[in-house]
Amino acid sequence: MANTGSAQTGEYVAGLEKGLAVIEAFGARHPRLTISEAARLAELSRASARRCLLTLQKLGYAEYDGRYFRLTPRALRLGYAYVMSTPLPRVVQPVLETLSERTHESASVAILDAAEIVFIARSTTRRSLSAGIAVGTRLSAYGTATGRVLLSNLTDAALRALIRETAPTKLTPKTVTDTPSLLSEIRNARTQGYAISDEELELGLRSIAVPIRNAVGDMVAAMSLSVQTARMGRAEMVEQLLPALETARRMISAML
Amino acid sequence: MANTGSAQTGEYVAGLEKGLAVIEAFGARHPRLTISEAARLAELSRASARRCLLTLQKLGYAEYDGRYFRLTPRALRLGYAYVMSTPLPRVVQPVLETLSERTHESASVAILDAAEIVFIARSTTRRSLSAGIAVGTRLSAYGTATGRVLLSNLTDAALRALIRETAPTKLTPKTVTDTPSLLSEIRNARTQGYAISDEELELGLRSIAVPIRNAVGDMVAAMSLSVQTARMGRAEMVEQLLPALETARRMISAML
DNA sequence: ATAAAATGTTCGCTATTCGAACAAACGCGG
DNA sequence: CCGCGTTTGTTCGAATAGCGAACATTTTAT
Repeated sequence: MANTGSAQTGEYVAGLEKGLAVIEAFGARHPRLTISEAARLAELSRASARRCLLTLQKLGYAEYDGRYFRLTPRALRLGYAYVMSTPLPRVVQPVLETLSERTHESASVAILDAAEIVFIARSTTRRSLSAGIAVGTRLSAYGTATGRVLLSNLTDAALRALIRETAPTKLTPKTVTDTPSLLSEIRNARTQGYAISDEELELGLRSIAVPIRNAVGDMVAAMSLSVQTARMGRAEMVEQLLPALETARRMISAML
Repeated sequence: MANTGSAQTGEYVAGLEKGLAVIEAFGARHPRLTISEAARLAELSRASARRCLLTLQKLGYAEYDGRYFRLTPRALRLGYAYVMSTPLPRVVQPVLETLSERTHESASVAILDAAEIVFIARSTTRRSLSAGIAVGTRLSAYGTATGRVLLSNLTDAALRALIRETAPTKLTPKTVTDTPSLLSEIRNARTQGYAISDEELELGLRSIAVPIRNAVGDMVAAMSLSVQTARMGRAEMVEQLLPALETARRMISAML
């Protein structure tokens, strides 16, 4: 088989690549997979997919009922190997709770993974909008305040490539999707230090986000507050919520 | 190399096993790893560990600074392949928020992974104890109410084996660690449908948990409320919080 | 500065993993 | 219900990916 991953022979494990592709084939649309389905989604031969699935089953990451494979909770260890190796979720959680309680709005922290943001911590109050967003939820970066902040950390060249690959579509009639406007929004985030998404993700939802930086100044996450548009205007949100976010992010940066 | 995982040849991918062992070697104690450290923790040769780490780097799951490897946010996809393939976190989050707000206590849902519980959803109020527990946090099952509920789903034989392997130690002076007492607590959870941990995980912390079952009656998670011992006695907790938990778990079961 | 220990890298060899071919199961039309 | 085509799952001879012992390099200790 062709050596797909390394310029030099002997520095790559093709079976690992295939197995990880099979794991990633599982998801909301595919909570369970047959051998053929896994092969198709992971772009492997059925024989390869079968060996990977049987290996995952032997190791306890998947279970098999004779036809379908499902991932088991042990698979959480793989994702949480990352989470556990960074202090961020534990550090930010209490700060988010304070922030959410004080502002009476939903507070979140997310990181960038390719063209998506992934929520790693969240706090809501009873009156605030949960919107079914839980830790682990992924959203396209381009339509969210958080995503724009995170994307502002990329070079323009990387941004252009990502936008091209993503081919943004309108999530609401207000979603900005054309490249020059998106680049402009992201550049604004870069210069003013915060970003806003105004009903671009969901009608009635307005968000503001700021970057979270570590001790050496690298952006490691973004933190946001979200409000219902009926409760707060855009200017008010900047005036009232941005200071709270900046206080919170200073607390967090001090702990990283 | 010995075929370690399958009775028949040709049904196992040793490289996948090794790569997953390397991923799991990362964690709170090991946020970054050298080739030798990864080899030692994953019980592999340095050459094997090196190939796995380079493969993870090529695929975007890890980064390398010339000496140390670190996992990247892409590794989250592996854990969330499981989370995304089960609706539980999204379903329970709003219910937990209501439960937490109504009872003024911390509410959590966790699942069992071997001898540990993993928190998959959580809600706290300002007045409640956060205790640094975020989604993804793992605790030994034996010392927690949630763990006892989840363990009650195992057979006595499986329980004995697990307790033997775990070799429970006292987390506080009140932690139950001897096997007959532990088995008794877990059997109580089985018969009465709830479990309590009374300052066994942490002095000053008292918890009560109930099982969450799916439509066919299989236990899929456990949900708990935690209080400060100064605020509520054990009997009061059963009287006041158990009904709220049972209402919440019926709501959840109706959605699964 | 030197030696020992630890860590990282190489490459000949062989056992693992490949996928084409075959076997088994399923679905559909008559 | 049967036959045929399609889809899915399994096998095994062959090719090569991945192995680890040996070596190279770096780090640590004296």
